[in-house]
Amino acid sequence: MACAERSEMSYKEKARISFPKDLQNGNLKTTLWLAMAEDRKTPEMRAQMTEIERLRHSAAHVLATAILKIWPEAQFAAGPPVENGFYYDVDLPHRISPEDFEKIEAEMKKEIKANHTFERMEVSRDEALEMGKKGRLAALSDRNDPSKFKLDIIENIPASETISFYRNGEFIDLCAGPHVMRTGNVGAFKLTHVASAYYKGDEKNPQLQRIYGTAFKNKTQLDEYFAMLEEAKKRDHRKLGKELEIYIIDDEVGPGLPLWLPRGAAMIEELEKLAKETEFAAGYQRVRSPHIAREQLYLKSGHLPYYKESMFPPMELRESHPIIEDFFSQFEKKGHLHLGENEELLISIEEELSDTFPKGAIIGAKLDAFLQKIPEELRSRVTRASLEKLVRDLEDHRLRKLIPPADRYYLKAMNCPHHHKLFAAVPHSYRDLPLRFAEYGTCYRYEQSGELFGLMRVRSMQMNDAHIYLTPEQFEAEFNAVNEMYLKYFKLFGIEKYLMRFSTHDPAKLGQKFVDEPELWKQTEEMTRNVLKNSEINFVEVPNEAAFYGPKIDVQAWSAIGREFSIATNQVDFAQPRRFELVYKDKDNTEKTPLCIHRAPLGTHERFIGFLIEHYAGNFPLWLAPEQVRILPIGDEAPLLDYSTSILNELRAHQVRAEIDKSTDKINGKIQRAEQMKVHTMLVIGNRDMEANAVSVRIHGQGNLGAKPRDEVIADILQSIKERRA
RNA sequence: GCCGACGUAGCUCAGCUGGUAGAGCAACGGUUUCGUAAACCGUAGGUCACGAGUUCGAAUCUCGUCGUCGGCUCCA
Repeated sequence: MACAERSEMSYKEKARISFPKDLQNGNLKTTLWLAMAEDRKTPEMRAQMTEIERLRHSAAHVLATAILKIWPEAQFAAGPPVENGFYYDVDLPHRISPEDFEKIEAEMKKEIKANHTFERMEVSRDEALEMGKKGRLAALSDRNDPSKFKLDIIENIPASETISFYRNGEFIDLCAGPHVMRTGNVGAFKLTHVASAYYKGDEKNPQLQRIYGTAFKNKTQLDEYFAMLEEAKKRDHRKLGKELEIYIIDDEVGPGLPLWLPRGAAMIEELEKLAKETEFAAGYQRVRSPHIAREQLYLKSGHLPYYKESMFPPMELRESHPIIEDFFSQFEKKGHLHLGENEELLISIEEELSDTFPKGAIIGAKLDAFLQKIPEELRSRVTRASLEKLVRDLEDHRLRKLIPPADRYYLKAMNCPHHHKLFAAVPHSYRDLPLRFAEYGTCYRYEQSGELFGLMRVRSMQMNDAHIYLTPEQFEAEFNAVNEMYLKYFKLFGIEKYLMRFSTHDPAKLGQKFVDEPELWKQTEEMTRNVLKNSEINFVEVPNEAAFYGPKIDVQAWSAIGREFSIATNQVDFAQPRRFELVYKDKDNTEKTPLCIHRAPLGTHERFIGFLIEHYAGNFPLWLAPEQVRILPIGDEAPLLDYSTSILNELRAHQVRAEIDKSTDKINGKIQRAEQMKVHTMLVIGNRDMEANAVSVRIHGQGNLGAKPRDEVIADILQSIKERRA
C-alpha cells in the first residue's frame, strides 16, 4: 500500500549490500521480508517487518513530511524500507540534488524532535478516495492537485483489505504500516543519494525522483554503518583489482569482458585446482565443450525460447560462394529496388532453371546460372537486403533454396546443453548414475549495458559448472552431497554466514518464463523443499524466480565485512533431460529419463574473485595469493644475489609463485612496494642471513618475524600452501 | 536498454568564468650499498575517450558516439 507499495531492491543492491547486524543470531526476518519481491505485500507479510524496518519505514514518512515543508506541491508514490535504509519516490518539478539534503535533513530533525505519534486511522474506501482527490494524502494540508499516485494505489487495494492512513503531525499518508510509535523513535538517519525510478518500475510510467536514506536506532549504529561502507569502498574489487593488477576491462576488447593479468590468472588457476581436486574426490568427471553451438541446440534446450534476451545475437554463416558475394556486394553499392515488383520474373527464371538442373544439383552451380539470368538493368537495382527479403517472403517457395539458409551459431550462455549431448553420446545404465560431468566452462551472456559492474556482472564468465544425472531416488543423497561441498568451500574461505534462496515457479507464467510442465514443477519443488527442510541449511523460499527448466537455489554468502553476494547456484532440471531425450536403462530393462542437477558452488571466476577481493581486502591467504613470496636482497653484491636466487629457484621448483626484487631501491623501499602489492611472504635476505644459511621472514599484515633457517622456512611455505591454510 | 553524473600521462589527481597542458608515484638512465613501509639527481611520457559543431582560438561551450559510475528492469 501507500508507503511500502513496492520494495523491490535493485539487483545490485541484492548482490552487493546487506547489513549484517539484522541477520545475526539466526534472525532471518530481514531477508524474509526483502525476499518477498511481490508487487503488493499483504498485511500478513507486512506484519513481518522487523523493528529496524518499521523504523526506516517511519523515517520515509518523516522524509516526506520534510520535503512537503519545503515543496508543498510534491507528489509522493511509495516509500518502503529497503535492505539498508529506505526511500520515498517523489514527483517534483524541482530536481532534488545532494545539495538539498542538508535543508531536508534539518526539517526531518525538527519533525523527529517534535516527537509526533504515528497515529493509525482506518477509513472507508470512499473516505480514502475523497482525501486523495483533495490532495490531502501524503500531504500536510488540502491541496489544489489530487494525490494522483495515492489515488492509483487505492484503486489497486483489494476490496477485502482495510484501508488505513497514518498521521504524524500535519502529515497524513495512505499507508498500511506498521510504524514505530513516535517520530522520535527514528533515532539517527542520513539521506544518502537520489536516483530516478519509474512509477511502479514500469518505464511507461512517469519518472520519479527516488530519495534514499538510511536510519538507525542511534547514532552509534549509524556511524558503524557508514564505517562499513567506507571499509567496503576501500575493499572495492574494482579499485583493488586495478591496484593489485588482477584484471582489467578494456574498451576495445569490450564492456563486461575482463582480461586477467598474470596475478588474476594465478588466482584462477588456484580455484580451478581446488575445484578439480574436490570434484575428483566426489566422483565427478571432467569434460570439455566449445564456446559456440548451432541454433538448433539451443532451440532444443529451451534457451532460445526462454532465455534469448540474455544471449548474444547469433553469428550467421552462409555457404560462401564467390558469385554470391560478388552479386551481393555489387548491388549493395547501388540503389535500392523493391524486388517484390519483380518477383514473377525471378520465379520464372527459377522455374526455367529447375528444368535445366536435375534435383540435387549443387546450389552453387544453380545459383550461378540463376544470377546470370537476371537482366543486367535489374541487377543494378537489386540490393542484398531486398533480395533476401524477397526470398524470405517466399518462405516455402523453392526459390528460397537458391540462397543457402543461414546457419546460425550462438555463443553459449550455459554449459548444460553441451553436457547433455555428452551424456547422450554413450548409452547409460542405471549403474552409471549418478553421473557427474564437470567443466570450468566459459559462457557468454548479453547483460544489458546498465547491468555491467566490475567483475560482479560481466558478459564473459567461466563457471565452476557441473551437471549431475541421477534417478529421483538418488536425489536426496546427491543433493546433500552437493550442499556438503558448498559448506566445505565456505569453511575454507572463512565464509561464516550464508543463505540459500529456494526459488520456485509461478504457475501463471508456465509456458512463458517457465517450461510448461505443471506436474513436474510440483514434484521437483516438493522434493527439493523436503531435502532442504531435512537438512540444517538456512533457506528461504522465493516464488517466481526459478530457472526456466526447474527450481533453483541461489546461494548467498556474506563477506568478511558483512556484505551479501549471490555467488553460487544449484538448480534442479527436469525439463532439459526430456527435451534432449536423455535416457538410462533401468533395472527393469525400461528406458527412463534422468533428473539433472546443475550446480556451481564457486559460481564464476569473475564473481567469485570479486567476492574474494572484498572478503580478504586483497590480503589473500598464501595458497591463493597471486604473488606468494618475494625475495628482497639487501644490496646487490653477487654472492648475496646468488644465495637469493638459489632460494627463488628452490621455491619455483615446488610451484611456488615467487619473485625476486633486484631493483636498486633500499630495503625499506623494497618492503614498501611488496607491502603495497600485498605480497604474502617477504623473505628479506642480507649478509647476516646468508652466512647463517637463514632468511628473515616478513608476512604481510604481520610484520617482521625475524631470521629462521632457510629449509624450515621453505618447508613451512610449502606446507601452508598444501593445506590451504587460512 | 532507460534516467542522471563523469571520462586529462601506466596509476592517483590539478588545470577558475575558452588563450593550443601540470604534479606525485610508476617507467627509463645515472649516482647510492642500504637490515624491515619510500635514498638522490636526471630523462622521457598526453590527437585532454572518440567524432562533429560554435569561435580568431576548445581539455574548457554545444551536439552525437563509445565507455565508466549511481539508480530503474534481469542473473552466476
